[in-house]
Amino acid sequence: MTVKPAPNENLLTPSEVATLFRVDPKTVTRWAKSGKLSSIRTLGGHRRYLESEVQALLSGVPQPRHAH
Amino acid sequence: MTVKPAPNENLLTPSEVATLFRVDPKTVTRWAKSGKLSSIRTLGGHRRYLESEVQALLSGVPQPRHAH
DNA sequence: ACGCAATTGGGTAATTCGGGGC
DNA sequence: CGTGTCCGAATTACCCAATTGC
Repeated sequence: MTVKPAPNENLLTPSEVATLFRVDPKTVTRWAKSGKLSSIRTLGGHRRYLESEVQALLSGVPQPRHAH
Repeated sequence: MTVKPAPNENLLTPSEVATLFRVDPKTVTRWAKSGKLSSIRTLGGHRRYLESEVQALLSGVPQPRHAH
């Protein structure tokens, strides 16, 4: 059987991420804008976030960041 | 090597596309109506979408647009 | 021919976007 | 510097009944 790289990533809406972090959805948008959080865009421009990334951040797992 | 456009393309149903973008199937229909997403029609009027186009859009790759 | 999930269409709430200011 | 809030405009989600797919 083929080893599938799981192209199917669960996505979260801005409000869902905001609820998880207990912040305003606008704040989540700022995180995305500043590159702290990666995001997918709908064809209408609305953002969707990777559940795995959000979960990792919630778990306190440091995300890969640019060495500075 | 030549870049060959695949003649027979895998087709996705509205709900499948909706799941990939984390939106409502009706929203995908709206994208098709507005020309943001190309679609094939069944003989009964139901829409089918090109998997390659959907994947490209998910990847953030801008689709080739018709020059006018 | 029948059943059932999915899709279609319209209409109306709820979110989200972007910018600006505190 | 980061966050919450206000605003208008745009996008998306949920409601219905009828049609289509398999």
